[in-house]
This record gives sequence, structure tokens and C-alpha cells, in this order.
Amino acid sequence: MSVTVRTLKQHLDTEVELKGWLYNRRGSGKLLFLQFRDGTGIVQVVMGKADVPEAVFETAKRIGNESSIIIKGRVKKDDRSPIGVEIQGSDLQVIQEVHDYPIQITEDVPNIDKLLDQRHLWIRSRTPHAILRVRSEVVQAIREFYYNKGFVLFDAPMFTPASCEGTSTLFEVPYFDGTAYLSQSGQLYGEAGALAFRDVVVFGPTFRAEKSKTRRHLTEFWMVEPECAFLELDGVMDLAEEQIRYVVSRALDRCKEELKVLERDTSILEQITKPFPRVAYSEMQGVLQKLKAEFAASGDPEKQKLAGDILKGGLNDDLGAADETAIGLHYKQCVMVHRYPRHVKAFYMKKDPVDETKALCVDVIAPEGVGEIVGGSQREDSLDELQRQIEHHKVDPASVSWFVDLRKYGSVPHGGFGMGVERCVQWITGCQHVREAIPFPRTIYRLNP
RNA sequence: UCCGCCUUAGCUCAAUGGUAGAGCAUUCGACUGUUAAUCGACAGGUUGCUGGUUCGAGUCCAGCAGGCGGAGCCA
Repeated sequence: MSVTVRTLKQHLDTEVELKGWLYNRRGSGKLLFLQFRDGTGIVQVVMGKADVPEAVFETAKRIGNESSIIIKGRVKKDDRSPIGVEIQGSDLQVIQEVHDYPIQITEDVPNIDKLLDQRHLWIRSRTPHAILRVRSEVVQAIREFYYNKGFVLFDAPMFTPASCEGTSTLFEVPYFDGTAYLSQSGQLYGEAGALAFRDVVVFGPTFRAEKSKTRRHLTEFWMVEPECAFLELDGVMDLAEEQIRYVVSRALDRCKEELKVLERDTSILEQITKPFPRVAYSEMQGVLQKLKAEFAASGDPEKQKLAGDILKGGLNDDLGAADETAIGLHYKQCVMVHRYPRHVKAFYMKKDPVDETKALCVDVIAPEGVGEIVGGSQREDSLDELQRQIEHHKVDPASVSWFVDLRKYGSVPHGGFGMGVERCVQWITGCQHVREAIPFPRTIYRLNP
């Protein structure tokens, strides 16, 4: 019977056939331990010289890592095995023999660039395999969360006429006789969807031509962007909190094996069931000033260095990376910072009626150094105010005239947010580079493989 | 765009300005319970490129190239 490693426990003490690849081999003159990989897991095949034909034993001894093979053997319970079972091998058939596989099994991530050159092969190894399985679970959890809430999946175009957010850099592509830009957010289209379907979610890749070279940036990344009619800022925060909590719990629940392989300390992730602190930007300034003094006075040189960079942008600016790190260290939980100064935020965000210098927006800052994973807001629903902001932010009016229409024909309060899938996966898996959280990462200096 | 760091064997890294080294991987050998197996042996090099200083440069200097981390911007 042909089976997979994942289901082996259901076949105890039966003869099975496994199709896959040789992951690694240890052995002696008369006993071989083949680490066999089939994509669903890794199992040890034990092959005694006396138990198989001599030609089979010689083949098993000879073939190199990643040779494609078919194994026959009996499934045995074994407490020494990480998966509880091993295979008593009786036959091995080679599909393709390999001898020069370029990646070593002793794979930590000392030089990510060299491994990324081999990304098409590296994804077979334990660590990337585990991370990408968590990603798959995270994406599935996101889809189910919105589907179960009755949201309509509302796909936004990738080719767009112009920028959604004036400042960021866009990828230009030739488009017949003109120019198109790759989408950096589906949000504006999501707003049109929300006024048609009430609750929608845009989920797809987005593109940013930012020349960032950090552990947290990609030029192509996936973003989930819910957008809801009649949802105000508090509702946006509720939705973001509920969604993050759902996704993290699902990963903790269904990716235990993967997180074990990744040696992830899940103690902070498990705090996710507690409410997220919601701190107004103006209040956070005070918290940061206190943290700055506290870190400077601590004996820890790393914290002292961090203290120097806290509130570097001044008291009325966007929060910087040091501020986000400090917030993560202090709260050890996802923190929602709301009502930033309007001048640092995008044109479509609604102004705070209580304080016109602030926007009705929220950023969710994840702990453990990942930084911002969610940015959202209540949207400006007043036609006059939106037009003033378009002018003020120097957005091309022609390219957003359809968007302005949404404020002419049945405008209502509405809002939503965007969450970066890779940053979320980076946080959950604790992987060092966001590049590890996507199968084939695209960055400023990498387009291959 | 700016700042800092790195580039030596397939990989990870050593080497006061004075003969180019180790671990892992590969190859060969030993081993019936290994889990990144272990042990033994062989082999592996135009020290990123170009120039300079020096009796002598992997090492010092300049330029270039590639990479990494960070700032800004963002998710």
C-alpha cells in the first residue's frame, strides 16, 4: 500500500510503500539509517544487511542525498523516533540517483544570500519547510476567518493607474501605449467593494519599490485587507484584534510540530488571548519618554543604545523602528497605537473630530522585534474633506476620480486595515528574515530564482 | 539616498606584515541503534577585482564590484 509519512501511525505493523527522497543517511557496515523525506514529513528507515538483498543494501549505502526513491518496509512503533514510528526497510528502488546535492543538512542560516541562491532546493530542508507550512496555515486561517464572518472575497487589480498613497515608490510597467503601476495596496478598490457588499476582504500580492534592505522588507509581499461599511475606528481595532488572535491561535494549535522544529519559544505568542493594549499616539509619546529614561538608566548596553534612538523623530512624527522595538519590549504583547498626527498618514484617513491634527487610524505593533504588522483606519467619508486631502497630498485627481465618486453616491462611515502576511509569519515562526516567510522572496537585489 | 560592517577551500570560519589552517560537506575505509551519528584517511586554494606602499601583503592604503545589517519609508 502506498502511503505518506504523515499518516504512518495509522499503518502500524503493516507493509507499506513510500515514495520520496533520501534526506540523509547514517550507518554502519551492516545497518543503515536512512532519513526518508516525502514532503509530508521525515521518517527513519532502518535497513539491516541481513534483512534485504545484497544489491538493495549496496544501493542504499551508495546513493546520495535527495536521490528520488521508493521504499518498502514495515511500520514499527519506536519511542526513540521524533515521530513515534520508523520503517523496517525491506526494499529500495531508485528513481533517480543523485551524488552532488549542493545543500548541506547542517543548515543554520549563516549566509542567507548563498542559501537563497539555492532557494528552489533549500525549501526541501527542515527549517524552511516548517516556516512555509506555518505560512500555509496562516493563509488558510485568514481565509476561513473572513469567510466564517460572511465577508465577500473581493480581488483588487494588480495593474493600477497610479499611487494609492502618494509617498511610496511604485513599480512602473509598460502597458500597451502607456504606463501602468503594480498595486501597492488593494484598499481603494476594497472601499468600492465595501459600499457594494458591506464587508469585503482583499487578499493578494502587493508591490513596493522601496529601496529597503532590512529583515522586515520585501518588494513583493502578500497583504490581507478587510474593508467594512459602517465600521468606525473602534470597530477596526476590534476586527484587527480578533483576526490576529484567530490566526495566532490557529498556528499554535495546528503547527505544534513545525514550531518545535523551529525551536520557537511560544510564551509571548500564548499571551495573545489577553486584550491588546490600545494606546493613543499622544499617550504613547509619554510612555516612550519614560522608557527612554528607563532604558538609559538600565545596565543593559543594548537597551542603552536603543534609548538613544527612541523618539528620534521628535514629538510629532511617525514612530521609528527604535520606538516600535521599545514598545514590544515593554508590553510583550501586540499593541494598538491609534490617532497618529494626520500629517504623517495617508490622504484617505478620516480626521479625528475631537482633535483635527490627528487621524482616526491604528497601527498594530507586534512584539519580539517584528514591528508593525497592521496599519488601518476609518476612511474619510466627507467629499469636501477628501478633495482637500487629495490636493494637499498632491495626488493626481484624474486617477482617483472614481474613488471620489464613492463619497458622492451614498457615502457612509467605513474603515479597514491591511496586514502583511509575511511579517505575521515572521513573528509567529520567529524566523530572522522576512525573506524566509515566503517561498521565493523578492527584494531590491534579488529576482532569482 | 545615507551610515556601518563583510568578502580566504563546496559551506562556516582562523591565520603580530614573514611557508595558507581547522571543523563540516564530498570521496575512500571501519562500525548492528544512529538521530546535525562517531572514528580513521585522501583530496580540496590565482585569499572578490584593479592598482599602490613594502625586501616581503590574506593582513596596510586607494578605487571598483558583490553582499549583509541599519536609517528613512512602510506591512
